[in-house]
Amino acid sequence: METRSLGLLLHDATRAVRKRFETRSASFGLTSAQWRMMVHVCKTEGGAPQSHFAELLEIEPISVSRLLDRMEALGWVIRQSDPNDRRVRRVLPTAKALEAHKFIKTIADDVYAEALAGLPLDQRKLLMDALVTISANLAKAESIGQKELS
Amino acid sequence: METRSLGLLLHDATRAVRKRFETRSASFGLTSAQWRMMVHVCKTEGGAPQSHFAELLEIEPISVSRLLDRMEALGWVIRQSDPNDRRVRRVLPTAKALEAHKFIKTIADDVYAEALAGLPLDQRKLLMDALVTISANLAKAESIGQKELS
DNA sequence: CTTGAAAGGTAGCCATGCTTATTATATGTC
DNA sequence: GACATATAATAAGCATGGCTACCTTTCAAG
Repeated sequence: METRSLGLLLHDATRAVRKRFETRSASFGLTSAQWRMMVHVCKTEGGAPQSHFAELLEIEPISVSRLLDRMEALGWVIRQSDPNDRRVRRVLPTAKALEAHKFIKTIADDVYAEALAGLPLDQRKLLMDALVTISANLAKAESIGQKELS
Repeated sequence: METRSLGLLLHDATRAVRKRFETRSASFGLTSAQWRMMVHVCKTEGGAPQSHFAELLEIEPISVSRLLDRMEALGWVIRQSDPNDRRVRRVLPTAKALEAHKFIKTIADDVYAEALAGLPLDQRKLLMDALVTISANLAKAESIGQKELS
């Protein structure tokens, strides 16, 4: 009996969480990428440059730019130029975003509770730790590969 | 101290595995979606209709169609019409694909070993089981939501 | 002060995968 | 046999996110 590979299991579980979240939050019309962005934008008082969110979300600056284009068009964020550094466009949540944020957090917690149903607390902790280990192991492996090029 | 949420941890670990695989298999020029497809195509003797792979990969038929467009252009698969059912286009691996398949499997195993380094066997099993549980829990939750519409 | 590197942001192009809609073929029911 | 239904594949259009290339602005070294 062949077990499904780690890659497929991760892929499936991630997609299931994303899909479930999008179903539950359909009334807000948010995608999961927009939701991840919104969580960070709502946390930063006074706004932050787009590059800040690229680091937090670990995606490329251009992806942040495009994501914020759509979110600005949908009224979730505003972008204003920074008087101290004219390269920067500071990102701020709208009132609509701050309002929705409370509900979205509740939905996210619900989805995680649904996902982890039947798993004892100690196994939940082992799962989270294992996921962190995987990310760390592979990040290290990738960075070593970088060094070999020099 | 706030722990990162389950959704983010899954998202990160999945992306790390995908990225690492694409780095390691760069010489083949395969994306991880193409690799998943190729594994299944190489397993099916005598070929199979595209719809078969849509079920296996749990993606929409249209996504299979586009994916195979690119893989056919790159010489990984061929599609031939089925004499028994003229709606069907049977998908077959090329010799190049069968050859690469052996190496790709080794790379995948390597990546999984890298990812799970430092995790004892019992924790690996708990991780895999937990991922299956998550997918199953959320699939059940989604299907219940469907029923409520009737 | 000038010059060159670094940083913030964007444009074009591509891969993946979704939703909705369309075409062609098969198949079951009357 | 005729018609409704189901199935296989594709098309159009969108969101996400990657890569390379580019422009503007800042900042540090000389």
